[in-house]
Amino acid sequence: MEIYRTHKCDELRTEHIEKKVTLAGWIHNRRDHGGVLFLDLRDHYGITQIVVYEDSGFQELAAHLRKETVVQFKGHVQARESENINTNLPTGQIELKAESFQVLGHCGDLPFSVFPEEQAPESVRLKYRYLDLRRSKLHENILLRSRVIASLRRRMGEHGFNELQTPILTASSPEGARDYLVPSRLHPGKFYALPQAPQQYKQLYMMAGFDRYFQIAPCFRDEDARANRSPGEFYQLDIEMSFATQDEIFKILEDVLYGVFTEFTDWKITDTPFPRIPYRESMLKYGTDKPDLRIPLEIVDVTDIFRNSGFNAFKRVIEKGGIVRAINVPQIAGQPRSFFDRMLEFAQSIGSQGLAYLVWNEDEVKGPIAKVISKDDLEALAKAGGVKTGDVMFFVCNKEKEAVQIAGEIRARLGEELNLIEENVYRFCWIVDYPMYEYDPEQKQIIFSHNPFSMPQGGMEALEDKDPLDILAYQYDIVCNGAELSSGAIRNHQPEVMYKAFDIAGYKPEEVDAQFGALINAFKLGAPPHGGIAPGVDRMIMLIANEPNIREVIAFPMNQSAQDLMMDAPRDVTKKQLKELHLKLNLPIGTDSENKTDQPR
RNA sequence: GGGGGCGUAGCGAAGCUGGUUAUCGCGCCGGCCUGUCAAGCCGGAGAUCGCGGGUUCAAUCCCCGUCGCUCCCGCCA
Repeated sequence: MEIYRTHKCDELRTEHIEKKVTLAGWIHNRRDHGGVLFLDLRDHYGITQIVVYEDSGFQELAAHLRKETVVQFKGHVQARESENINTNLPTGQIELKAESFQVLGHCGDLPFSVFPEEQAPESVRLKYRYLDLRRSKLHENILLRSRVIASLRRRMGEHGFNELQTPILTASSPEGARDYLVPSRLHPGKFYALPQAPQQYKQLYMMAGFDRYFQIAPCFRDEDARANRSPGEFYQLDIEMSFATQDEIFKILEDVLYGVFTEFTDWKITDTPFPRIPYRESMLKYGTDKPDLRIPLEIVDVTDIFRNSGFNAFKRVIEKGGIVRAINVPQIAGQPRSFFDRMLEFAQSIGSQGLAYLVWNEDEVKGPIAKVISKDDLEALAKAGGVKTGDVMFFVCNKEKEAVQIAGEIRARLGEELNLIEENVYRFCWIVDYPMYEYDPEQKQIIFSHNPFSMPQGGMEALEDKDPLDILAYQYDIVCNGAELSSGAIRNHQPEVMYKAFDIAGYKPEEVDAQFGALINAFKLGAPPHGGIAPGVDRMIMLIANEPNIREVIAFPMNQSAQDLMMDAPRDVTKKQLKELHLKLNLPIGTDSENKTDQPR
């Protein structure tokens, strides 16, 4: 069989002039001047200009090659006149004088242009994803993804981690997200589940003595999508290590992340060690456990100042157990009224009654609530928030949980509105000391606030002696520019501590045995202390590629409703398939399915 | 499950306090053109204005419903 090409479309340079070569690729663009025809031939590697003259004998035919047709050209490389050099192309010094051509793949009507500048509806892009993936931006993103993953593998290897596989068909677990279930043919009525994460398996690798595990692990969760959350499946850099302290895990991940981000971007990156912010401090200062540290604003608590102030609206809320949080914004006293109106409107849209503020002008403090606040209180507020002349302080007063969240969202909004977000920088931080438990008012029950496998700080003694709501866990998150990259924990590897921890959350030992039997049994047969973390690979690449949507870094993503528009998944299966799996459908009314006749009437 | 935004030729847009033959650019088809590189110029085809209903003499435009996509809340490590 004859070879398809001698060179790739980014390879030819002046030293190839007068060589006979063969290129193959897609017709990217066409410029027909009548006497001379130019074709841009594109492949994965680049673009080379093909020139077709009248004396070629096939100029007419070549002029009608449609865009995106796959064509092979043979001919001699020739130099371009100096005025015809295209400095935008690496191959712009030369061109291929076509002497023969052959169509390798025809192209019909395109649903959208492959030119990157042309917009197209996302549903159409998803249906014809292979076309979309030809476009330079998405093509580059997927290549970046490949390089980032290769770099992660190399770096993990250098730290002594072994890449180990875990099963895809496993057992459903009661904690966490909704599972994707897979019916069993051999065991009627029983189901496998796709792993939400290889959590138990990676811990079991530690029981098995492998010491340091990692995997680029697929994770499956049947939850609704977001711009930064792909429905159905995503990938984690899943890590677990034995005999590790929290600080040792941090050091390794800081090294890997700092290295990868440095390798693939020019942006400034937080120096290691990354700042460690206790959960409670983060909730106070930033109103969230995933703070965007690019925004130079901090929240302070001013409940005590308002407790006895003349401002009755706040006073009443405080008497009922509410709190007041304040955000001081430097040097925006000159903002127009419309700005404050916009902020008020935003505050109301997220559930705040209002948005009080004080403006520190040269001579006096102004604002809707200025009159009812005493001079002493104003001074106390200024001190609490580090206020200088020209600053504006905003106030949120509400029940604690709401006030924290609203203040956090207002802080973020102020950052956007006032263009305060630091540019071209990755601000990393660790959030540490998560509470082990929280109170669930609905179930009227103490529940695990995060992963039930985390080790409580203080161990058994803390579980026995402390108020459960005061117990902290060796549980941590890593956050970058307001995006949660991952959470992790030092695990609870002692069976008696495990039973006790579950007991506080209302689980009997038998229930623990039934639901986490494999793990708890393993803990009884010689378990090393261990811990880990699992940063989201897709989110990491989103950050590196500076893409606002996770689908832009996934080759074949599903849409927001968890459908693959290209493959038409999910879709109906045959009655025969259902029968083999011992399944009968019981569909909601109005569902369109070929198998709806299976429904009982 | 709930809330917001969008939906006009294959694609991107304009139009609409209700009234014309629904406009423009890209692409597609045909033609002209020997140095372009998102080539240019001339011509042509291509639209049940997402779908259904209502108000009206008259609806792309107003109202109601519905479907699709998307962003957010709920949910989610």
